[in-house]
Formats: sequence, C-alpha cells, structure tokens
Amino acid sequence: MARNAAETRFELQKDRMLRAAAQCFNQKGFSGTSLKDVADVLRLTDAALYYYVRNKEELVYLCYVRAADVGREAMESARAEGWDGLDTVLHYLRYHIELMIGARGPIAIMSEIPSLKPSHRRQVLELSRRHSMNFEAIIEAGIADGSIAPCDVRMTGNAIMGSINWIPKWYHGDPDMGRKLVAEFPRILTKGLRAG
Amino acid sequence: MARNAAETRFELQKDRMLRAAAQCFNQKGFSGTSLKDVADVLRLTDAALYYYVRNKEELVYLCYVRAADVGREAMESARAEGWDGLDTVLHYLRYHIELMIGARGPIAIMSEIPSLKPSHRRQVLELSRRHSMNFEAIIEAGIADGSIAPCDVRMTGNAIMGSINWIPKWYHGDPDMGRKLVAEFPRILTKGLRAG
DNA sequence: CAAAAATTCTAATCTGGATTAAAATAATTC
DNA sequence: GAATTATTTTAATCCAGATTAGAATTTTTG
Repeated sequence: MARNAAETRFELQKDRMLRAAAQCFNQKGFSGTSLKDVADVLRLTDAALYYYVRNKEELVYLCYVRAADVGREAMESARAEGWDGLDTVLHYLRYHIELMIGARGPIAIMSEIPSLKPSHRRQVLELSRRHSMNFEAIIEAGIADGSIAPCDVRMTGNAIMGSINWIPKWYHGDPDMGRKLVAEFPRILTKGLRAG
Repeated sequence: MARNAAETRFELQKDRMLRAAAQCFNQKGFSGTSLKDVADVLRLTDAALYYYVRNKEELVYLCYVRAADVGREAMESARAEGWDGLDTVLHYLRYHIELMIGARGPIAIMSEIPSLKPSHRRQVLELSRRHSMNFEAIIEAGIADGSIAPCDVRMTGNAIMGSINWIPKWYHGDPDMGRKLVAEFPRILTKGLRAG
C-alpha cells in the first residue's frame, strides 16, 4: 500500500509527532514539556509515544535532526538557484523561513543540545557545525564574487542565524505575520550584506 | 556596614546566585538545570538556595527581571548619548552586548516565559513588550530624522533582537570572541539600517 | 568572648513525570 | 470474517529532583 518508507502510516504519524513535539519544545523547552503535553496535541496517551520512539531524549534528538534536514534542504535549493553569493543567501533565507512556518513546521529550535546523550549530541553538533560552515562558505563566495561587502564572516553568520533561530520564539502561526515574515525577513537580513 | 541595600552580603550573594543560574539556564534550559547544578557553581548545597529564593520558579523569574533591567539600562544610556536614531541603536547594541558578556553577565535568555506562574509571566511579558516598543520607537525616530532607511519597524526589531537574544547560545566566555562581539556585532546589525 | 543573627548543611519527604508490561482495540491480510 | 499485525490504552512502577524541617556552622554585634 505504502509507496515508500516515508508514506507508511507509521512514518506519517511519527512525523506528526515530531512536529507536535517541536511545537511544545519551542514553547516550554525540553524538560519543561512532558510527554503528556505532546500526546495531548496528538489526542493520544503519553504511553503511545513509546511506540514511535525509545524515550524522550530520542524524541528531541529526532526533532533536531529534522530541523537540520530542513535547514540543509533550504540551503541546497538555494545553492542550486542563486546566481551569486548574495542571491544565494537571499534564497536560502526565504526557503528556510518558508519551511519553518509552512507544512513542514513547526521546526524545533536547537536550544537544548546539552540535554542530548553524548552520541546524539555529537551528531547534532556536527550537523549544526556543518550547516554554519556551509552558510559561511556562501557568504565568502559572495564576497569573492563581489555581491557581498567584505565582513567578519563568522560574526555575520552568527548574527543572521540568530535571527532565524529566534523566530519560533515569537511567531506562533498567525498567517498575516507569516506572510510578512517571508516577505520582509530575507530582505532585512541581507540588506546589510550588499556590496557597494 | 553595608552602605545600601545592594551592597549587603545577602544581596551580593543573591546576585551571584542569579548569575550562576542564568549561566545554567542558558545552557540547559529551565527544567533542564537542577538546583544542584546552580548550587554546584556556587559551591553550595541546593538547599542553601532556598535561603535566597522561595522556589525554583522565583529563581527564573528574578533572572528574567534582571535580564530586563540590563536591557533597559543599556537602552537608557543609549538614548542619553545617541545623537540620532541610528546612532542610538548603535549605542544600545554596544551597551547591551557589553553588559551581557561583562561583569553583569551572564544574562538569562528569556526563553521559557511559559514556565513562569501567571502573575510573574504577566510581569515579564510586560517588561519584554515595553522593551520591544522602546526599541521600535528608536528605529522610528531614526526613520523620522533620516538616519535610518524606511523599513518594517516591527520585523526589523524582531530580526535585531533575535540576533542579540541568541548570543548566549554560542558565546561562552571566550575573551577574544567577546572583544570581536562588541566590536563587530553592533556594526553588522546596523549596517542594513543606514539610510541613503 | 558570649549571645544573637545570618547562612549553610544534613537528612528526610514528596511529587511529577518518565518508563514499562500487559491488555484492549483497530487495521490488514488472506 | 478469522487470524494476524499494528496501534493505543490502562495501570503500575520508579526515580530524579524540588521542597522542607531542623541542626550545625559561620558571621556579626555588643
């Protein structure tokens, strides 16, 4: 019946669960949300979650992996379509924000990596580090191709990613706000980059 | 012995405690850090903390009030010294970052307001809302005086404050990084604002 | 220094929430 | 539609960590 793994009822439910969890975690933090909180969103019992995940720690871990996936996808699309460094950054920001607030959202803020068990922590940090590096590489490419003004790449990357990461803290699904977000944020965040 | 309330041994220790707590909360989140974690930093027993604070919830509450105070101070200094809107924003950012990473730090990220009890939550949200409004007012003043290019004030404020709020997530006390932060961040965040 | 006050500790208790096992229900398959 | 498999629930257990009471220690005061 299911075409591929991702279309299994199991996989669909699991994904629903991860989105519900992300929503809860973003609001109340990792330890602040009980499994019952997540289960309530899904109209399930807390115990049912254990059918999909070994324990609570794995739930956050999967949320973070999912967040990393979304960021990576956005960046890959942007790289394929942007025609210079600045344009690529612009595309990346738009895609990432669209995914965050769209059907793939909500996306968990990776704000409690220390709560992960060592092996998971390592993996998530690695994904996170790689994403930062890729973003900085785009900025550097933009400086090289003349579309972005020379700047401290590391700090600039931190500044922009901070804005992005913080979005779930104040955006809670209002559609009007969402449209504005997609329309304005990429523009605002890249305005300071432009060369010349 | 003590000149004023703020110099009491009690007040000093309490402040030390709030800074230790902020450090822990920023790393592991509210519920993720046990009172023992905080006490360990201070070389005290968890039970000793109850001499300074009624319970854990109050500890976070005070951390958040403290964070709001620091933000407000930075903004007041900036308003007094900035000679136009853009310059005021620049000053504000510099002061706020200096306070965050300096002797007054670490400052707690207000990321788990939902964990507060209703009355405290109301108060903190009010402080937070007021700070945002004041920041947006400065941007508007800058647009009016021609130092800042017209923009969506709300979104621009969110973007900049997001960058600021996220700092404690990646800055962990490295002095070199700290200097760079103070030197570069205000410049980066205001680069996109400039009119003309 | 002795008494009083302030601060911290020891040793419990208590509780929310994670986790588990087994039973019950729903969906699929043949 | 009976058997099998997948999903969810009920009903415990279990434990980390918050909280409390009272004792012990340190600091201050006179």
